[in-house]
Amino acid sequence: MKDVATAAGVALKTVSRVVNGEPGVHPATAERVRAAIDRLGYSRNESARVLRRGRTATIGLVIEDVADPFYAGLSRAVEDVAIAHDCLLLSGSSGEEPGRERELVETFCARRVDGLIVVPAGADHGYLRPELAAGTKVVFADRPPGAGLDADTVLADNAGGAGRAVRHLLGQGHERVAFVGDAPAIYTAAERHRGYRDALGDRYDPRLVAMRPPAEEAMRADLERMFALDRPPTAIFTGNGRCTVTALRALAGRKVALVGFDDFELADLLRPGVTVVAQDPVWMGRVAAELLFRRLLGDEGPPEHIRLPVRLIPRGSGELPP
Amino acid sequence: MKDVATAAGVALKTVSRVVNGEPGVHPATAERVRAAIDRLGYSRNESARVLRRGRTATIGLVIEDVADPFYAGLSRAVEDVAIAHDCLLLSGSSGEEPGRERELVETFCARRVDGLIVVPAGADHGYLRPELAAGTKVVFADRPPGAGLDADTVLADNAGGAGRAVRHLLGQGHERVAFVGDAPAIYTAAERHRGYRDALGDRYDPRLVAMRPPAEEAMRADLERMFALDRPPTAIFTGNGRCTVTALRALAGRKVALVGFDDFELADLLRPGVTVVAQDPVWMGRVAAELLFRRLLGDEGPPEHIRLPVRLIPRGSGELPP
DNA sequence: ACACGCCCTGACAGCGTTGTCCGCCCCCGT
DNA sequence: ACGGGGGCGGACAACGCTGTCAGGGCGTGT
Repeated sequence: MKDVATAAGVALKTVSRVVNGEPGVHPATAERVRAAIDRLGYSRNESARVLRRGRTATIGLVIEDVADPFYAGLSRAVEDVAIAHDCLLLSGSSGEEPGRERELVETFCARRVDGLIVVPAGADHGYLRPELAAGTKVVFADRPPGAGLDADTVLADNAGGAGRAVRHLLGQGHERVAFVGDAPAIYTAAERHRGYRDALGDRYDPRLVAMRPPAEEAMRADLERMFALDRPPTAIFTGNGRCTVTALRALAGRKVALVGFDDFELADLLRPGVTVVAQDPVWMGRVAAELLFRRLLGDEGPPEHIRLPVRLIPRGSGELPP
Repeated sequence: MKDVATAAGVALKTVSRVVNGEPGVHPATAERVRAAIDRLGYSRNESARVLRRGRTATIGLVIEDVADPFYAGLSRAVEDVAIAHDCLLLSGSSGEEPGRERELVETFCARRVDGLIVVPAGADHGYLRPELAAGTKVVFADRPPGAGLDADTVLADNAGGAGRAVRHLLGQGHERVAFVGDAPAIYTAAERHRGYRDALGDRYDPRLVAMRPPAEEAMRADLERMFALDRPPTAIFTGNGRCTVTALRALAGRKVALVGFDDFELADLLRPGVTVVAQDPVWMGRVAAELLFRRLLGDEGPPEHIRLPVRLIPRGSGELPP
């Protein structure tokens, strides 16, 4: 910038004014400055600007895995909202490891992101207190923060959606509905299991429940065990997109009704089409990001807890008779 | 940091030394400093550090759309390599708009990213020359930069893979193989078309070619037009994952052989399974990122042009007879 | 006991920008 | 012709950190 000033024969500050479109610069001077900028290929150093102004115009996003379609959609939505607010996005995948989540959050904070959107992997977010106290705004998406922290959250109606799925299957005459979900330590998995159990009432049978990270072999074994029971399941409710896909592979054509939580591409092209309880990752991302920017713009209201509805999409697999 | 120094009763510089693990600090002093840091919840301001040191430990990634599984996979791979080098990732989606691509690149450069990985949307990258001259390292992935810029590139064997797909279909006895690809302005679409044409030789018939952004209705019309020909196609080669999925919908069960470029989840669960020419987005991301970090670590060799092989995965749809 | 050297600590400048404040010049009104 | 005010341009400090260099205290060798 100093070079530009010299080249244009003006003071440093005048260049700064031109670059920032501040008023009070003679058009001819401004033109001369712009010419010098072009000639020298100058571009403002944002780091210095950030240091001086205190705002980074950057938000951080911590998700579980960008490669997962659900988080990819959420990611894109957050990015779009950020761009609309002239903000850049630093993102990182926690890979479901609490340590990694914390590292990412702390690194983002050290870079002084203006705000954070976090899909928690861990259950303890006490480490965030100093940051929150320092004014960093944080919105939790998809899962709430660990106990004791009352912060903005945007969640899907997990238990409600699970109940909806189970009642849909019961409505088709199924008496034995299994649940195949992710590890119970994961909030969404636990919530969906709760919704499942509540909807079943006294028809709930723990032998029809399998909860673990979705891997084909393990799931196949779980399913075999269930099908070997006296009264085997005639329908399955799967707890998330990955579980649904893994279950479809593990079932290998076995005739059984199925409703999955999470929509996924091609669900309509399979035969039968896969009935799902769909949540909208793009919507979730947008809502979380918009809430964050409201906070950044000064909204100091009490923490909000937004619950996004889900919807059942019948496509065939959930309408198979017992 | 000043506060920490005051609290610990030491000089600013000593705190700096402790924070950076520099030698030459008495253990007891270091301990006192660390205690003060904890007490005050201090975390180093990276912006100031960057300003002083000139390295941001951040790389930028410009892709077409994070929500596309191909780029999501690439994205995750780049992120993993970046993390391994203690770097953070700024990412943005160009949405196939050259203007947006340029904006993102320039914004990233203004933030002084150490390096960039770009999936070009535009055809002219002259605007990058000043940045390259300023020492920013850039690696192009998936598509090469516009003419006249010789830079590091990591591409898939697009034409080769397309030829492979077409020869596979010809080998099954098909004489009339259609091509349904994305807009010809997109490098990968053009290359795959080239591979398709070359493999067909004098069997090439422009009436069997449809190239445009994949949308179900338009594609259905294109296909209908082809099927209404005297000698309709008995096989289709689709130019990318999106085209494959759209074509599967548009075909609506019509019995025709199909090979798609790009693998996608559930391709094996459809009936028939979808034969694809698979490229590996994770591999591409990793290779591009590793090349970038080699450059950042001082490798000044001539630009590299890496071409990743693809592989044909037969699953049924490409083995249907004419 | 003295000088020398080592280990630790601290003062200071400067990275590139922006906010504040000051001063110049010119135009206008009286 | 002179004074005032507005429109421009410029000097300076500060943002938080790190690299350089200098200094102080203590142990060691002679």
